[in-house]
Amino acid sequence: MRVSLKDVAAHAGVSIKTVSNVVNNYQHVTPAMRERVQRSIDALGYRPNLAARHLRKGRTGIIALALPELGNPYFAELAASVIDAASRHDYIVLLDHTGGSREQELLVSQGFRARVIDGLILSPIELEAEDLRDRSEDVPLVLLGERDYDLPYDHIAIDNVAAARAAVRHLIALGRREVAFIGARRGRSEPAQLRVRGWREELTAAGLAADEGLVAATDGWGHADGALAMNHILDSGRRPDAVFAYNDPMAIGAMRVLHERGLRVPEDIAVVGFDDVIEGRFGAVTLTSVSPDKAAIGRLAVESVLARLNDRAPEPRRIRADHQLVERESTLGRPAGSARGTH
Amino acid sequence: MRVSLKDVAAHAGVSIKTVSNVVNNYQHVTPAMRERVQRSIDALGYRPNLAARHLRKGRTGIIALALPELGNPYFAELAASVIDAASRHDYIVLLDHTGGSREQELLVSQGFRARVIDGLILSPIELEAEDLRDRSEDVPLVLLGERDYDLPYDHIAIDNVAAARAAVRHLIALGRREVAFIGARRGRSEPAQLRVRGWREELTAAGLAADEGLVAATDGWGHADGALAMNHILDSGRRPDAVFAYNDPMAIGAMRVLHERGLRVPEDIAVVGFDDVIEGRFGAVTLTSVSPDKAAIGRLAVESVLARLNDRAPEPRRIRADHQLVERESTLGRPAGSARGTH
DNA sequence: ACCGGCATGTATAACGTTGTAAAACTTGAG
DNA sequence: CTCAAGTTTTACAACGTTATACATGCCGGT
Repeated sequence: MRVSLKDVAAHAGVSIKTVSNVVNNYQHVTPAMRERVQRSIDALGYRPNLAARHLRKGRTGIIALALPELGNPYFAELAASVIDAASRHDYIVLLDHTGGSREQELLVSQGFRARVIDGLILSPIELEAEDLRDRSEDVPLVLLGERDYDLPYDHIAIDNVAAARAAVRHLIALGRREVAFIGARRGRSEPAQLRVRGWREELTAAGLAADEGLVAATDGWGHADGALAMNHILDSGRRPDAVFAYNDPMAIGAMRVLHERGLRVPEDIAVVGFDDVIEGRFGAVTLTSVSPDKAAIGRLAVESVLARLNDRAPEPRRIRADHQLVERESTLGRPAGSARGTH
Repeated sequence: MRVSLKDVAAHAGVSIKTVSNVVNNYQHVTPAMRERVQRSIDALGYRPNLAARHLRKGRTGIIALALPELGNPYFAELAASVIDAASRHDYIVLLDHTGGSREQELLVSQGFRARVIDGLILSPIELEAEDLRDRSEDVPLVLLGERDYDLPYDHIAIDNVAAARAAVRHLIALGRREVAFIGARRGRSEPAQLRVRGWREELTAAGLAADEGLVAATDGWGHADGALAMNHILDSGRRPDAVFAYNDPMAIGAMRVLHERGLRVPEDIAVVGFDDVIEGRFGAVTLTSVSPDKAAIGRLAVESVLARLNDRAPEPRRIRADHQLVERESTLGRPAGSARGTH
């Protein structure tokens, strides 16, 4: 049988509220009383019932994190960082995956299945601004990731355009002239918008052609999609000397195809990915990648949600997390030159 | 403002309990009444308050899943499968990661969030049988993974010994004679026990030496640990013709080291992993691996917890999930012979 | 007509906690 | 000694839900 405040109160010969005061470290309790009540608490092994507390306070102590998929290690690591950040604030994380489908994202943003959560962190892929505009829920929402909406919600992301430009700039500096982009997803929405824009801007700034024929649309964003896109580009007769992929799994899928077709990385084609996933550091050719500060993103997301929950909520803000380009073997050296080195 | 049963009742002109009956699909409600109430529910956008329901029923509708780490894609995929299975039963999953440390695993198993969850699925790494033996919590616990305790809890896993034997048998059939094992973790506990045993048994059965000098202990179970272990073996002057790794990331880490040292896979050294992670299908050399039925494991875990929750709990059972060996390039062909092919 | 039985709906009391307001104590000044 | 002011403790009412027990309405069989 579970013991409640009532039991402890009876045991200590005081009122329920006094016990509650002790449990909650209420200011005005005499040391003697505190001592006495604490003794009863220990004797009976009392533990507060969170459900009752939540009901009373209107808070559950749970925030939801909705990600496209866990299979992608970037999201897995991000989830880990959110869980850690939340637990530092005594919050618990409920994890959901949307598969990146608009329906699921809509469902989640509209408040899930039950009224369980105090706040929501969502990383949308296909969701449109209009879907969020008439959101009726009153639980705070914080957005993550590359999609950039002009909406009154906090949004935490790295500077995707700048990051993409840095990646392309790096390729250009290596003497690459035809840079393909893999992963501008098909469909009405354009998740990869910002990274494509960075690609385009940097090429243009360097006086090179931003050849839209070198942008390969995909259906998903996994290894297989990257492989498909790479095959598509090569089958079309194009022979770029560099590839910039929307994320690491796609870059790795593309590298596999290059390997199968006897093209060398980086000698024939240099490759840059995005997200700096651990996997990229252990392939036969290690992968140059844009590395977002995942720990910071998780921390900032949790802090934003909690701030908004506690009404210390300023204007909706766009918060920038740091990123850096990590250079590895897949972009080592100039085209057709020879390259050596390790990660 | 949040809407409660009371608001709906007022709107529909019925009692609170009637609304509750509709929400809970209580048997004896006339279709007309159900229709009318449902209309009010929709109109007001009512959603049940979990805290109140929990307080009343003593159930939360939440189960916790505690995994060593999310970064490992095997666990990420497993988590996805548990989440899906749970949602089919209207259950929500709370995700925790233990880092595989005994303290964290102990903490989780002792139910530090006991008051929030109805059940717990735990995949232990370092936890000892004695840690679980005097577990006082009354929330149902289901164990996952390779550790095999003789305790009154449901345990869901593939047949690790048989799977390991199949992997080693495959290597032997290819003419390999010196098979190293990577990943028998250091410390008092022995997480890799079963897989090492399978390795040992199969070698012995084939009349080969199960040379313990070819077993490389590691501190962790990631890419870097696999690389370290591989380096350790080669530095010791040994030159096995095959490697069986505790999991895919370690196998991939090992392959990276082989690549750096100019050893060819599979010509010089064949490699087999465990878990069949997506990453293994896209390296320069695709990875042969033992593939556990992750979907089944997730489903069975959820069903076991819920069964025990609903008192339909038979004797604690050991439940076997399926597995199969998926052969890819890393074990293609006989030693020093030539190999070609694709995944 | 009446009554037992069943299907349907309702009022009320929990579940365990905390906020509010008021009661019961202290304390110190006059 | 008394009383005001402050400190400590208490009683009680929520929070939103479901279980219980009861009230109603309806049916068919006497």
